[in-house]
Amino acid sequence: LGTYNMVINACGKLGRWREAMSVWQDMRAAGFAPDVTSLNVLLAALGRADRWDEVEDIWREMETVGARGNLVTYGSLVSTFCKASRVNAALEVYDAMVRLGLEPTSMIYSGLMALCSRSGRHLGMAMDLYEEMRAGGLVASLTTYNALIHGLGLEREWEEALRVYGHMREAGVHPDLYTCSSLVYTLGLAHQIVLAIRTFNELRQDGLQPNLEVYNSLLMACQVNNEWKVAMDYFWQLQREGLRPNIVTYSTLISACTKGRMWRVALQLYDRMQQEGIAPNNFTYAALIRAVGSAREWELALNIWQEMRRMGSHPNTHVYNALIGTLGRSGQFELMEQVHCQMAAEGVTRD
RNA sequence: CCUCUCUACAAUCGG
Repeated sequence: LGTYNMVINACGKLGRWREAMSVWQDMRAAGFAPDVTSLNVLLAALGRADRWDEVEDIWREMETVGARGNLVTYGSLVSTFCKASRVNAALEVYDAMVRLGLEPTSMIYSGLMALCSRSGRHLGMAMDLYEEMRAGGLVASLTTYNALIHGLGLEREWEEALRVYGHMREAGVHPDLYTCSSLVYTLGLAHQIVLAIRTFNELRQDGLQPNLEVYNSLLMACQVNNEWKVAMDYFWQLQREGLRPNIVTYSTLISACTKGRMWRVALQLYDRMQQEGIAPNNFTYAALIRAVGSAREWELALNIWQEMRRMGSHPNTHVYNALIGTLGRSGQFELMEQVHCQMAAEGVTRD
């Protein structure tokens, strides 16, 4: 039996999951009943090879025949289902292990919480797991804290996010750049721009040198809060610090120009990015058309649309929605109809 | 003899 297990394990380590499976079959054919370790090495082999369906089949079979694994088995199953984003399967495994009276390890909690915090639907579950884990005296990892903060941010749960951040610091876990951008982003989305900027400054004083993602999150926060001027200040600042703006930076800034009707600034940014050799994409064009459209500059919007097509870009739904919205708002209904036809001709659908 | 996971940046709309 030990020999079979070793062979399956060796196959798994080499990524030979088919061989691992066939050794498993041989073993049963030869009259050896697989033990928990056999199961674990097989699951590890399949998980490592991303054979998610096979792992799920084995899990279903375990359930139907009432087979029970140990902590290693359940940890392996959870980590595979997390990698596969199979929330339901992962939670079933968790339930099964709790039913058996096994205490989940912090690795199992971390995987589940990161998985659940990726979708608003399961965020409540992530927070339940978080409380349960804390109650059990376990400390979450840095990446788990970050995932929770980000997940809460997407759902505009900024107070909860700050609470988790507080726990993190109490536990002596040091924030990194992911923590910083998630917090800034979270606070920005929740219209807490003052807190977002304060957090950004505090973390910098703690010695975290912001990278472009952090600055882009900050620009996003400014954009959401109609602070185009503040956004521009940070745009200069990040360059003084030696960072090079990318397409996300420019697209976000152009969006920030929409609400203040700063369409000239938006156009300048558009020119500047091209001078720097950054090719605009549909995000950029949609933002630019909205920026000029907000000032009823419908002719400019049309020019931009024509220019992008001349340059070989394929406008998508967002670009067309921005353009059609601009024309409609400007009372250009005939043009709107024409653009609409062109959109249909290009096979782009509304919505 | 066996699992070692997981995290951050841009698109609704209007006055």
